[in-house]
Amino acid sequence: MAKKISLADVAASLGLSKTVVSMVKNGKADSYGISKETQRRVLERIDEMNYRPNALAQGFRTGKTHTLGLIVSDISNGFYSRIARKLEDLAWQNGYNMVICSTDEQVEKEQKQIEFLLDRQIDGLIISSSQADCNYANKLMDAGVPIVFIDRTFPGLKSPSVSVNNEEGARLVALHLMDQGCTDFLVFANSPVHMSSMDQRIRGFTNTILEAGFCFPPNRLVVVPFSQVEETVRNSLNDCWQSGRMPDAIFGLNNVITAEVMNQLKNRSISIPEEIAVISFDDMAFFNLTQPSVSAVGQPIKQISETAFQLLIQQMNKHSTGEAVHVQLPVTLIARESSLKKSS
Amino acid sequence: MAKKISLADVAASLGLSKTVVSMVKNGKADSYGISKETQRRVLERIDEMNYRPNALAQGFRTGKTHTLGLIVSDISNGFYSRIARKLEDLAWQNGYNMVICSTDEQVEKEQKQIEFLLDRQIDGLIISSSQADCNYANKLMDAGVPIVFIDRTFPGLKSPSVSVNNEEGARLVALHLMDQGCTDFLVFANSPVHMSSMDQRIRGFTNTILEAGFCFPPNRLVVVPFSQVEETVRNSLNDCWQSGRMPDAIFGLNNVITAEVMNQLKNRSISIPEEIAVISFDDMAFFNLTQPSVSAVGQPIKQISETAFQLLIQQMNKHSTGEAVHVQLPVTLIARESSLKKSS
DNA sequence: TTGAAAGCGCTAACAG
DNA sequence: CTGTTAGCGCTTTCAA
Repeated sequence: MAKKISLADVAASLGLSKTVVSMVKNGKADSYGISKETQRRVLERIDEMNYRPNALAQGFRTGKTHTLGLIVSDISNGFYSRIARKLEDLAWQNGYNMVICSTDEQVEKEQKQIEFLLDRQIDGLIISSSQADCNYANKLMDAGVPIVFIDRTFPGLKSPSVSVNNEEGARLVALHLMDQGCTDFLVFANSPVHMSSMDQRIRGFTNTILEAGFCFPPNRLVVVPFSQVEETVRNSLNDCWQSGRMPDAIFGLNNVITAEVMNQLKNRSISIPEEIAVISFDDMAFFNLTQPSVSAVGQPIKQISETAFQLLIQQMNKHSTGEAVHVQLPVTLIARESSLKKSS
Repeated sequence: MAKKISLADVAASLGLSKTVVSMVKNGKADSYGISKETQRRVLERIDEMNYRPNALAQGFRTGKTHTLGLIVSDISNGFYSRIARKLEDLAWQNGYNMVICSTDEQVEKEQKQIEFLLDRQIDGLIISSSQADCNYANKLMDAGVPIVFIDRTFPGLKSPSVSVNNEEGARLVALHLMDQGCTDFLVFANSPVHMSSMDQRIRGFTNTILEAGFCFPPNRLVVVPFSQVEETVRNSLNDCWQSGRMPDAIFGLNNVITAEVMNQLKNRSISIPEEIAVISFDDMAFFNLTQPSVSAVGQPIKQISETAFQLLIQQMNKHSTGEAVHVQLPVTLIARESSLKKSS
């Protein structure tokens, strides 16, 4: 590797001190009263020598790395990859890089990743956490780590969070399905169900149908382990089949699960929505391409990302973080073919 | 922020020198002959004080950051997000973090991102580059940056690369479509077409049909700008319609474009494959869920990622990089409903 | 078996 | 207007 040029090299080649070069480079020349002529010479030489500051040394010295961390359960999940993309754009526009980590919903892995990132002195962290409560989260907050929680939040959380109105979204789904004449519901949640997103979706849905006088026995809520989506959905449908009680509506609590449900119903030649209506939390572009197209609760990806980024920047700027803001964004029900039993 | 504990703090609290603590921490205690007793005390205290080394300082000192860079055109594209996920896993298993950047196929942005990453002293780089030739790439190689090119490669490239047999994949598509009785082909490539992936797919396809005696006028190759997929596809289909010459087969050269083609044909109520057969380069899970299901050339994501990672590690270990390896992995044609005109 | 000290490249008081 | 200097936290040579 061709020896890297350091600030000292530039300074030496000009017969100036590192200070001057540093100041010029960082745009502080004027405020320190460096002569225009010197500035010009320095800038010119920096260019000539193709000098690039060592960001590591800079970060080491200043404590700022201009790097942000993003932790999600799975970056290959379309929902998170779209959020990641939005955040990455915002970060880039603001001179930041983004380190992305996938947890597979494993609490331990998540903690290790957080520590790993903190060791690297990242300036801030955006996280979709799988933790069971806010203890660990609040420890981070107390330690002064700028952090924003997305997608999932916790009661008692001291850090800001951005999530959507899961309960309302699930309520809309319940109302919609009942409106379509459905009476026997099967819900697939992804584990761990202690996550606020899941918990709220489950509650919003069950409360609504219970209030309407329908029953919802425990075995109608299937918890799908992160890495066993296919098996779990298959077994569950088999169970229903064997017990002679297929549902007339299935609610998939995230896009991956719903896609798998569609896949398996298709394999079994079960007609959707006639025999079973299907609806998803999380909308995906391809839900519009399937046959039938898949109804879904859409989340405002752009807003989620922008809000989270803004909240993070705020925290990074002023150390004094007062009351934590908990933003809850609205969702929209997109009724497509998979849930429309009646031609309305 | 509670004051961070440094190595010096640990050393001081034990009345030992930083040297000893450092050695123990890094597992070099035995080879330096530190007594077992001291080792125990140090380890214990490190734990007690909850000491975490500052990775920035470490990296600054050693030149190793244990961070890798990944540059792709768009992390929210399922193809790249799956590769990213695989690479991230491999990185994590080996004690590395991964910084991900999206270029939107913009050469300038790509170069800036590379420089940004190099400034940060990343240990290695995996890149799906949009460059027109290998000049810039080889400069990096000459500068000693461990780097592996994926997805796209260049003639004359000095760095290792991992790509797939695009030409063969496209040839299979051509043969398949002709076998289905198609005679009038429309190809959507994404720009810039100088990219090896696009170039090879185009060549593989056109050569095969030309050899078979079909013609392929220039206007049957539509170049789709990265950020104008929808408009371009729409306009192109409109043109065909108006000129009274709709194709009987469409080949989408990546998954995003093909999805959009499916979407628009569906909107126009054109029957697939009867009126127009559709096939894609890049397979996606949801291609199996659409109606009709979408035929595609599948790429071995896992192998691509693993090979690239391995090649990168190799480079990072031994500075002497001899001949560059150019791995070309096989692809498979997955014929689904969208391209099967004959019931075979 | 352990310690002292130099130095990675940079920034920021402080001095002139 | 510009230079000197100290030091961020860590590793590593050399010395004891």
